Amino acid sequence: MDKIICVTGPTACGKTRMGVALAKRFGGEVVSVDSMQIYRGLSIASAAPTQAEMEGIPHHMVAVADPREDWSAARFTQAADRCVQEILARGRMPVLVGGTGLYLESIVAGRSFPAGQAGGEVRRQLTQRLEREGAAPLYAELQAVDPEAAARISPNDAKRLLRALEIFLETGETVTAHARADAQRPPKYDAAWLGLAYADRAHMRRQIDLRADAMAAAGLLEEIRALAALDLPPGATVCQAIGYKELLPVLRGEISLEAGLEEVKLRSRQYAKRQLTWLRRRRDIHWIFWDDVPNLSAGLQDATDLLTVLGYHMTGGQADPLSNYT
RNA sequence: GCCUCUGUAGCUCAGUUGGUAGAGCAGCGGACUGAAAAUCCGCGUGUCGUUGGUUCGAUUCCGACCGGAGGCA
Repeated sequence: MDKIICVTGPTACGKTRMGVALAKRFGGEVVSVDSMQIYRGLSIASAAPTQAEMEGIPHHMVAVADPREDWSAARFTQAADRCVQEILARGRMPVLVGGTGLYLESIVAGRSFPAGQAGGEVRRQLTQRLEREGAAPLYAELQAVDPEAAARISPNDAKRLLRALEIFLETGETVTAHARADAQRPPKYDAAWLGLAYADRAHMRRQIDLRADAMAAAGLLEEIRALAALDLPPGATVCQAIGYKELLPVLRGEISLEAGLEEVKLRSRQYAKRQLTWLRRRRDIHWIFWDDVPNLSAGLQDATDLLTVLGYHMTGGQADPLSNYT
């Protein structure tokens, strides 16, 4: 099984820098695993690595999609896995860096997402039925067909309710059965998971706030203005990005930029909390906790020690003095 | 100075015709297998401004005081 490295954690915890540093030490290339960094024109809001931050390390899956497109977990996993395979073929180490837990897990597990084409007929009909009849009859169907899924999914969770029914209607197999089969299959890669986080929530909050201010200084509002001018299809995935939906009212003159930024900070905080909830259930993540602010040199040392123990080999890491990082 | 309104959960407020109180937001926890920066679920004891009085019993009624808003001089 091929070894790969995964660097994850909530937003604004130093993943980008850690990823580059590890890629340098272990002869790697970075694969961004982030549902928003793939879109062009969203680099400030999604905190995508800049040319300077990449430090010459090849990065994949960053700004490769048109913002008018809608990507999915399935499509992302497929494309990202192709990058991983290519990196391995070059004899290099894939370093997966990102905070989208579902995507990261799916790549490592080699997950196959069941069923049909995006925007398929079945989905369309289900959506229509939901609008007309409400969730109750659809939920009753799910209960009949896949009681386990129904027990897990709230009737109010329209996305999951629809998807569960869609999978069954298109494949004849329930989500539950599919997920179970998936879980029994061994993972595709031998991944070393590194999680970066703050020991204290207050410190995380401060870094999130600081970064939002930095984004604003870097031209966040202009970036969103340009995106909004693109005439995005209604419900486009980029519109879900933190930064976009919060700053739209600013562009319309409804609220001040300060108020919009406060909203960005709030939503980022809540997002970070959800990321932590997702990540915490994985027992195989090696966490590195920051006392106050990210301390890359110390963290890199910990990470390197750990990876060495796990059988990862440095390649020219000696030519990469720690003094470059603080 | 006088009059009116107001002071209830971190914030905005509801409420109790007198039997010690509840929503939204925030916060915290959780779920998550083709929208995932999305979606959904769970968790509400707080000197009901302070202090006297009436009452079996007051956050609720009355008085005084303190803070806030407005009005009249």
